[in-house]
Amino acid sequence: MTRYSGQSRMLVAVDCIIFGFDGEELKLLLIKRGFEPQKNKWSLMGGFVQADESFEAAAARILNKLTGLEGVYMEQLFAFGEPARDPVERTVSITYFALIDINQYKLQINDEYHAEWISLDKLPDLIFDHTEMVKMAQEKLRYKAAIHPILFELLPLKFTIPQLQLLYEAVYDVTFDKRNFSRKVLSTGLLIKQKDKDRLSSKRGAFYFKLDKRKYNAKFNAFLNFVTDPGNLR
Amino acid sequence: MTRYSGQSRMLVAVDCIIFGFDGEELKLLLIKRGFEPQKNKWSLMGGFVQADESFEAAAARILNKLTGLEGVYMEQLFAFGEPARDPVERTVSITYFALIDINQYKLQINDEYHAEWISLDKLPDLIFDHTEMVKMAQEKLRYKAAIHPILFELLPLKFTIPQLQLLYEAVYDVTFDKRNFSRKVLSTGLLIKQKDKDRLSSKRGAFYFKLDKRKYNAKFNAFLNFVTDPGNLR
DNA sequence: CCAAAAGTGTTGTTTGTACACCCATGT
DNA sequence: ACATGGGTGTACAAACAACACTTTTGG
Repeated sequence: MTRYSGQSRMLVAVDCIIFGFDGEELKLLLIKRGFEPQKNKWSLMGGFVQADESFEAAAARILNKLTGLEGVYMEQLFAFGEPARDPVERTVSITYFALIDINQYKLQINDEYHAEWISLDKLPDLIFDHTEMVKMAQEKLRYKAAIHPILFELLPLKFTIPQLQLLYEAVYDVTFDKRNFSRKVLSTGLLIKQKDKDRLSSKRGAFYFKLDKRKYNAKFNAFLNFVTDPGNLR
Repeated sequence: MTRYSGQSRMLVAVDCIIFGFDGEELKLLLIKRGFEPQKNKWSLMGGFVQADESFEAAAARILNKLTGLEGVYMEQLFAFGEPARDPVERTVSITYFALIDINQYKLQINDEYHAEWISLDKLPDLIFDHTEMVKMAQEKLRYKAAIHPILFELLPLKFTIPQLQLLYEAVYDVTFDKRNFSRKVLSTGLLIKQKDKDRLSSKRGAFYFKLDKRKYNAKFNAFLNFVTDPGNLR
């Protein structure tokens, strides 16, 4: 037996929802689509999965082509497959969302794709079902970040607690009491205080912290006790 | 433009991880694969996505073909796409997990597929990457059920609190204190006490409860402790 | 010396956990 | 009358939320 007979085959694409945080707002890295249909419309960065390529490899390749980055946090979001989602021909899209430190990719915008960081509050219309993808990614980010310490992926290696708080406030569009916030974050034991301070955003300066990678990996599934015990209903 | 050129097209399948609960154990509905390769090996129920069919429609069709049921709780789990996951030719699998009331499909096992309910503790080897799919589904079920009241989908319309507790204990493989469990469950306000009792499993009999559908829907996405959502009913 | 952001402590409230007894009924 | 599972109450511990003042330093 060499093939399954009588079945239709489809194109499979990967699209990347790429988040960044500039210290004030959550942003998405979008491109201007380079080919028809919908050429020059805003779009997620994407590409077709090659014959011999896994989804993860395709997603990493596509992200790397745009940003030059490797080892970025990525996670499969959802498979979109409405028959008519791409008007040209049936194309399935496996979406991945990525969290990157915006400082690692800020200026060297790849001219080939006319990429830009665009605030989530001011999203333009996107092609096809990409707006839906973004919306789902944002929901998943909120959902997941409430339980797992993934937002650190959006920050530089060294960051301050006020920066971290601004990030959480941007993600959830709320404000937190700084005393409670810092106590809660420090109580996880995931942060290692540095000797130096960030002196840019205040006169007094705020101490830098680094993630404790070991505890990060160990605690990934039990961060802020947002899921307490498995028997926790409600 | 009628097609994208120079790209490879792939088969797209849907595989269903179907959970049921018999009052004691969590079970999966598995079939014996009816065609080569791996004919007669244990497998998830699956099928190819048709040219004109969405993933959800395909999943519902496949589940219905096996069980005859409609309106079942289903949720996309993950897209599996390793290039060699199916040795015949490249096939992408979009997996769905389903939660069904086992009593609605207990005896009328569809002979065509040689389906059986098999305890998760005694899983046989499955074809291809289906074991990995099951493992991921079980993790997701635990994860999600800790936050959302989805396990009710595994119970009949009327159920008792001891039954519900047995279900949670089976899902998480732990035991709970019945006093704390019942207080916690009742405090959600999701349960409506019925006038009649289940008299099968004890002499005294246990009151039946029904889900309050309205609150269920309202609360489904209101998750916990982080952003104290004003709309979050307690 | 003062504006602006960092940092820290206490208290009351809520939620969670551990634990023991009485109840209703079929046999 | 007793064995079996159903149902409830209480007390202690942990987590959370609300809230105000002092510190540092660049201008």
